[in-house]
Amino acid sequence: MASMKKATTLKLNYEFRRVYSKGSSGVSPFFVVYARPNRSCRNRLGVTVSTKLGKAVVRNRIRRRLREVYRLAQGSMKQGYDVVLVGRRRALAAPYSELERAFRRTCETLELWEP
RNA sequence: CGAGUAAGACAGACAGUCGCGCGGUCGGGGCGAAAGGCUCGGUCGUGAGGAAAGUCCGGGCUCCACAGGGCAAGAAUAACGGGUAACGCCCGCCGAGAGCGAUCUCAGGAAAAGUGCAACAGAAAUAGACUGCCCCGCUUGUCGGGGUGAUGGUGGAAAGGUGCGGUAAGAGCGCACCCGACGGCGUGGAAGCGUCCGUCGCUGUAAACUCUAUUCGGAGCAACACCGGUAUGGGAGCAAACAGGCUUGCCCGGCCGCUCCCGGGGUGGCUGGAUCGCCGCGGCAACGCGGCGGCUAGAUAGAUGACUGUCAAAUACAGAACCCGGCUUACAGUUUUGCUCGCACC
RNA sequence: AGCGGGUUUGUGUAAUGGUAGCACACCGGACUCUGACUCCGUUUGUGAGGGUUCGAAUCCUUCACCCGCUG
Repeated sequence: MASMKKATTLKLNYEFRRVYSKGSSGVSPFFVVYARPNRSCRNRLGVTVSTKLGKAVVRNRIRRRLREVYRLAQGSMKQGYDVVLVGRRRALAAPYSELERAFRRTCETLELWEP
């Protein structure tokens, strides 16, 4: 199981911008997934939660749930990708199992899921 | 028991599995002469609030200016006394208002320094005279001169109020009671209060200008200090690695996205402080003094999450970003104490 | 994080503390065989709460929302 330390996260604006413009995307009611191959052998995650979704507490909660979904699913994903999760409002109140199922289905359409 | 009022407390807990920030410690890897720091993992400790929010006030801290303070301008505040580092905050008290009451609310100085404004209505808006009432004059009538503010209606406000006397009619013109202002006396630390005495009867508005008193230099941790000395750094737009440019003309090989703008990066500052808890003393209180004990976040794209179980239920408002003291606003539910009113019983 | 500005019918915009106005739009009517144009008329209102004042869009205050600036 890979860790969630700093080296495995996207930070800078140009990294996000590159994933948005060059990567492939998949949509679910709770979030949007962008993915793009990078040159390393491990995955990197970036999470975007816009100010439009709510105040600080709401944004923090959406971001933490999305990271938890990614963390638990990471072991069964293909490696070597930059992944960006964009939160949507319904990720706040949805049951956690729904989020997990939606993430798995979206990754399968993007061919990120390790068979 | 019900209704109310004031002051507080808590802000899900526990267990298990996985996971995150910071600090300590142990071990592995590799750099280095060493000191040291980098990376990976284990383990232990610790990890958001009563409002962390809004950014409405006041400070600390840092830099700039002045280094002697003052004036002007501008801004803020406003009964009185106290508390505080300071405040526009808090406490006490006075006055006014609301409530049966406990209690609550109030930008609550000066309108007799001056200026301004008061629409419409109304005769009249801070001063004159529509209808009335009364007197006088004669040309006797839709007349002229004078007195009056008691009457009518208007207005938020009409020249202290009520009654009696008085008068041609009237009027604080006089008297009694009441209301208010100022001065004296008494009382209180002061604002103030008073069945006392004297003088007087003055529209409202200063959250209109203004006057009086007091306070205020400016910017803000993205402040500031240190390290280091251009790494093809950061931002925006465009393009998409198959193209194009540079390296001597060509090939091989090597290097590089293009244009514009900016000047960057790291570390410290960073959390031990007008600190918190308990006890004692002083004070009506806010608060102060002393003793003992504790150290309870410090991130830098930004750490608290997920699942399961139990507790009746628990997703209330809401997330630290240099730090404090207040104010304001949001808030499910649980709970403590004092007091008031009503009903019943003893 | 620190600052600055704003909010008036559906839209754009006026208004000394004293009846909230104008243009376009909507709706209704007239004109027309019908529609457009044109003419006439009606409705729709000061972001929310509290205060000062006789009286508040305006003055004061507490909030909400929107826009902009620095980085």
